[in-house]
Formats: sequence, structure tokens, C-alpha cells
Amino acid sequence: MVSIMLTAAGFHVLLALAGGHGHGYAIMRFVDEISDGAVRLGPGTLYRTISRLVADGLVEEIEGEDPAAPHDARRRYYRLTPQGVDAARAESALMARMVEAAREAGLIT
Amino acid sequence: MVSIMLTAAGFHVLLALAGGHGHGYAIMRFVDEISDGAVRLGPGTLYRTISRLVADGLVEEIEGEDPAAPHDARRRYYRLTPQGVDAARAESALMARMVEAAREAGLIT
DNA sequence: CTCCTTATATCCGAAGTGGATATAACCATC
DNA sequence: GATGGTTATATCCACTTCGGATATAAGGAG
Repeated sequence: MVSIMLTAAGFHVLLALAGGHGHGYAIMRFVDEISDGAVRLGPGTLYRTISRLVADGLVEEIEGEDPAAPHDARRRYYRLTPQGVDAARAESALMARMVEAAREAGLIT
Repeated sequence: MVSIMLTAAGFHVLLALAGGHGHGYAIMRFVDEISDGAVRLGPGTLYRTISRLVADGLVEEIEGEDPAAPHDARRRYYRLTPQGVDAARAESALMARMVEAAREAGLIT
């Protein structure tokens, strides 16, 4: 498999961050919710994926914290870099084409 | 990652078969085309993925061949089993939800 | 305090991937 | 009927990624 190489887990993380879910545990819950529990990122995959995305320059850690949430010293917040946004867009477009193909094949009612 | 979990390659194969692309090489070209060349299943991943799907009961080999195509003794034809259709439907629905989330996050213009 | 949930981190065996290599049938053309 | 390019399937190896277990600890409710 080629391309800008996002794994499925990587895309889930980018999508969660694009939707404003800024720290690891929130990402995990987001993925669980959006998939109705069908996809579950365990801690191993989750934090490993985040650090890979940081190393690849698609995600960066930010120092601040969510002013709307109570203080929690354990949390580490992240956001997409411009390259991360590009990668998420490209992968979203690809996925939209596949959904379209699935619809044409009668797989979506 | 949980459930009857399809890998990305596995979903691509099911999608190609649902669209009527009945043998390995045709699947490879379908994936290449639908992704504008961004995703390429090499022979290793392709044939290994097919045999895994057969072992899991999502795909089955059929003896006949495409009457519209010239005879080619090398080809091996496949089709989705009912379970394969179910899996493809479930994965398509999940993917459609993710595309929807991507759209809400402004990732699709 | 105690206990449950939230939160991050790391380790290990298992699964999956990519690309190279191999083999051979098919087809055009010279 | 030899030659060479494309189509087609199969297998191997090193590498990456995954899932789940384990560890640690802060936060919050009782």
C-alpha cells in the first residue's frame, strides 16, 4: 500500500483532531463513538500512532489546555499541522470515492 | 482494532468484487484506478489478502469464467459470499460515517 | 481513605505489509 | 515459430503495525 501512508488508525486520529478532540483519551472515545463501538483503539495503538504522526510532522503537541474543561495535569493536547490537514483531506477524498463506489455497488441502502 | 475487522486491503478486495471485478489482477487494477494511483496492492498483499478472505468465508472461488472475456487459463475467479456482502455493507456504512465526519470537520470541499 | 474512571506509556507476541523474485500463459509482430 | 511485452498468480523475507496486557498515577465521587 502506497501513498502518503496513513494507516487506518492514523486516519482516525487525524479525523478526531480535525473535529476538535484535542487529547489522546478523547480521540479514543471519538473513534469508539463514531463507529458505534466497532472500532476501538487500545492504548498501545493509540499512543504509538500519535507519536508516529508527530514524528512524521502531521500532528504537533501544544502546551495550552482546553479552557472549557477543568484542569487535568495528565492530559497532553495535540493539533494538526498544515501537512496533517493536507493528509486528512487527501485521505478523506479517497475514502469518499470508495463510499461512492460502495453505493454504486449497492452496498449502501 | 476490533470486530470481524477488515484490513484496508481486505475492504478494497471486497469492494472490487462487489463491483463485479472477478479475478485477482482485475482487483488490483480496480484499486489502482479508484484511488487515482494512490493505493496500489502489490502481488504479495493482493493474493495473500484474497486467500485470507477465502479462509474467513467472506469470498469464494468459482469455477466458471467470464463469458464476455476471452479464455485465459491463468485466471482464478472469485465472488462474495453472503457473509462477505454483510461485511462489505458494514464496513461501507462505517466508512460513510467517517466521510460524513470529515465533511463536518471541513476536510471535504 | 477508598474505589472507579480518566489518562498516558511501554512491552511483547501476533498479524499484516511491501517489494522482490519466480513462473508461466497470452498476444502481437516480425 | 521466435521474440518480447503484458497479464496473471504464487511465495518468500524483512519490516512495520497491531492488540492486549501491564504499569503508573492523577482526578473525582462517596
